[in-house]
Amino acid sequence: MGSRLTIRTPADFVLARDVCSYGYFRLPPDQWDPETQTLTTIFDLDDGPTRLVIAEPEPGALKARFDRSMSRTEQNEARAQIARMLRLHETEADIEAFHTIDPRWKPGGRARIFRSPTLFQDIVRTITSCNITWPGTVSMNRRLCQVLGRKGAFPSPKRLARTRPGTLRGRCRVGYRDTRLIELARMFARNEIDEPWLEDPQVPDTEVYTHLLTLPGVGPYGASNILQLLGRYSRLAVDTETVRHAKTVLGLTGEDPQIIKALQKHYDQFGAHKFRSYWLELWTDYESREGPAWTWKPHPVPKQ
DNA sequence: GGTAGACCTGGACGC
DNA sequence: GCGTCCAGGTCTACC
Repeated sequence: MGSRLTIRTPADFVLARDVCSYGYFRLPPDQWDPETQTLTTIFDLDDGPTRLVIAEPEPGALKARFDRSMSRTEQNEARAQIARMLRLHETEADIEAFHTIDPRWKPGGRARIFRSPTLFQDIVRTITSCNITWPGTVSMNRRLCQVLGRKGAFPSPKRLARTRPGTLRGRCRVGYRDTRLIELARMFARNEIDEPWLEDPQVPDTEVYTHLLTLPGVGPYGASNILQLLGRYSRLAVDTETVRHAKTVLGLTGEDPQIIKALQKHYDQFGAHKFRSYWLELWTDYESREGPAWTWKPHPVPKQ
């Protein structure tokens, strides 16, 4: 008999909307089931990996069902990871502040952007989304979980830190990212990444951004994206999709550097929330073409 | 400070 | 089936 947890959520929280708000909800080991409207994932906890299913049978509370029993310590660990993924710490006041500056999202209640259960996983996912198309990102993350993760969980920093570059390159197909991912994992394994400092609201975003740029495999796009994953929305993560959005949706014209300048100016009106405004615009554009994200089927698993 | 080219994978395309 | 081309950010060398 596995453990079950009940997790209270802020009044404005909606599982389907708030999970299916960023591409990571489709990256292994995470999987959204559009039929049952549940999120399945695998956590690698102190006493080993566990598969869990998160459902929202009624507003205001989530039910998490695990495939094994867990100690009280592990239950607390799992609660913290679920809260991180779903950004449950963002209060109604936080959301209201965003909706005041950008009222377009108030009627639908959108604001929370899905992320990973750990910062390490968020950074690896960011690095594996750089310089590659989305199917490649999905493939790399699937292989990382299959090859290195315990029972399909996302690999821990310790496990990745002691992996050989040849294994990462040959079996996980991460290419030139191999040594950068291993070095990053070593930094986490040696506790050289000061997460409380990165999340401290007293620390300015620019300082955190400058620090993130020093991490292996992290450049301007990656650092900006990790900032938003840390809950700091004051900077745009500009990639080719951003430029495409600027041209096709916002109607900006000119050479790419000019477009990016105009884009930054356009989103200045949203101040500390500019990434959220940008991202929800982009996401809404995807949904206008593909349908609501909570109806999207999981990516098919390719035959080996 | 700005720029060019290498780094890899996987998909599209032509033969 | 094979070869070629291209897209995608980061990093380093060079000016």
